[in-house]
Amino acid sequence: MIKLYNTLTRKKEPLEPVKEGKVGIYACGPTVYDFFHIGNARVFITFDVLRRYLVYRGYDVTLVQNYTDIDDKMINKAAEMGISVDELAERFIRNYEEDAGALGILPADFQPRATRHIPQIMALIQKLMEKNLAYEVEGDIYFHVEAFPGYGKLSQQNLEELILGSRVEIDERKKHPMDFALWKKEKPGEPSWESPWGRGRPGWHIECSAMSLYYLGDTLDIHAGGQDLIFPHHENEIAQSEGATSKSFSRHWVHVGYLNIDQEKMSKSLGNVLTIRQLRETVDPMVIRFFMLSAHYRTPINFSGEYLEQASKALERLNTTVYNLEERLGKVKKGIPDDEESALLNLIENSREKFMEAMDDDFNTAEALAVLFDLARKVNTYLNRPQGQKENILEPVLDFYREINGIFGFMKEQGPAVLQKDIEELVARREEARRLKDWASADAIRAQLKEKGIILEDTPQGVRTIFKRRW
RNA sequence: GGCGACAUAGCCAAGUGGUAAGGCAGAGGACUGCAAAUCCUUCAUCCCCGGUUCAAAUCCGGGUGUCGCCUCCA
Repeated sequence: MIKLYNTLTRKKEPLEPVKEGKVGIYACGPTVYDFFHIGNARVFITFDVLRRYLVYRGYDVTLVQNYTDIDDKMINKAAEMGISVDELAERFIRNYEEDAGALGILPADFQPRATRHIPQIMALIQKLMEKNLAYEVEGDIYFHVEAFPGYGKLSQQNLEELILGSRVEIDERKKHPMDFALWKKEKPGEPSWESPWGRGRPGWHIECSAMSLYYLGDTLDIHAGGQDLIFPHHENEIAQSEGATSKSFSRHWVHVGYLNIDQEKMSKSLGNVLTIRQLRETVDPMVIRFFMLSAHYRTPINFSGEYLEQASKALERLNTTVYNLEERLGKVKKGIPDDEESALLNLIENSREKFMEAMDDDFNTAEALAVLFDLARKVNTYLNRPQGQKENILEPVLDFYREINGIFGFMKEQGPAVLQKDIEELVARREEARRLKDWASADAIRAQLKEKGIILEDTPQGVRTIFKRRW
C-alpha cells in the first residue's frame, strides 16, 4: 500500500485513486519566461520519479503538467526582449524540454498551455459567476473568497488571519481584500481574448483549475507543486474548482520542500539563482538528479558545490558497480549457483522488497537509495571473488539495477567499453609487457591511455577497460 | 501577529517507542609489481530542560536556533 503525505490533512494517507488502478496527477509546471532553475528542477525531478514509481507499481498514470504562458512575468519579459508573448513561450518551452530532458525528466502525458485553453477557462469563470462565487468590477472578474466556506483549509488559515498578515494594499473595488482575479481586463499592448466580460486575459490561478478539470476530471488523485504554491495558488485552485463542481478537487496534495543555495533562499536580488542551463556546463545532470533524490522530497535542502561533489562520488560508486557487472557479464558462463550465489539471488528479492517498502512510505527515496548501496557492496564482493562468477547470477543483479534505474534514472547504462583497434593493440602490448615484468613499459602505456580518457584496471580476471565518464 | 518546516557523526542524510540506515571525507588493514576499483575494521547516544513510559532521537510540555509562507516566487 502506497502512503503519501497530504498537505490538506497534514498526515500520511493511503493512495486510493478515484478509479481503481488509475492515477491522475496534476503538477504545476513552469512559467516559461526564463530558464528554469535548480529549485524548479527539484520539483520536476521529484514528480518525474513519483510518476515513474507509480507506473512501476502498476498504475495507469496520467500526468498533466502545464506551461504558464500568459501572466505578468511573461508580458514584461516579452516586452523587454522585444518579442511577442507567444514567441517567448515557444522559446522557453523548447529550453525547458532540453534542460528537463538532460535531467532525465520524461515528458508529461499532457503539457497544456494556458493560452490554448481560453474557452475552458472562460467556461469555468462563467460557472463561478452563475454560482455567485465571482463578480465583475470594471471588466475584471474576482473570486469572492467569503462565498466559499472552505477558503483557507489547505494553508490552515482563516480569512481574518490572512488579512492580518497581508502586506498587500487594499483594493477598495474588491468585496474582500483576499478576493483574487480570475480575469483581467485588457491593457494596451497586452495579449487579450474576447470574453463575455470584454477583452482581457485569465488570472494565474484559474488556468490550473480549468486545465486540470478538463484533463483529469472533477476529482484528481494527486495535485502537486512546490511548497510555496500552497498559498495562495493551490488554496485558490481549491476554491475555484470546488466552488464550480461542488466536489472534492484533489485527494492528495503533495508539496516539495524548498531548495536553498548556501543556506540562502534563491532570489534574483541576491543574484544566486542557478539555472539548469548554467549548471549543465559544468555538472553532469545525472548528479543533480541523484542529489535531489538523496534527501526526502519534503525536507528543505541546501545546494552547494560541495554537496554536489559528494553526490557525484556516491553516484560514481553505483555506476562503477553497474559497469563492472556489465563488463564481467560478457565473459562468463552459466552454471549451478553455489551457496554464496544463491544467497546473492535471495538478496536481490530482498532488496526489491525493501526498495518498495521505502518508496511506498511517502516516497522515501533516501531510504530506497540505501538499499542500492547495500546490495552494491555484496555484489562488489562477489565480483572480486577468485572463484569467478556466473552469467545466471550477474544477469539478475544487473536486471535489478536496470529495473530500479527505470524509476530513478540516474545511472549510466552504457555497456562495456568497445575499443578501437589501435587501443586494443596498446592494451595487448601492455599485457605482454606485464607478463615480462617490464613495468616501465606497462605503466607508460597505461599513462598514455589515461591521457585519452581510458582507464585500465587489473583484476584477477584480467584487465578491465573503462572509458572515463563524461556527459 | 497567524500558519508551518527543520535541528541526528567533520559533511550530506534516513530513522517517529525497544539500545542509531546509507553516502562523502578521515584513520588503519587486505588485495595489487605499482596503481585503480573493491573489500574489512574504525568514526554519533540524536539542540537544551522537564515530563510520560519497563523502554524515547522517536510521544507530551517548555525553551533555544535556523528557515519558509501569509506579495501572481517551485
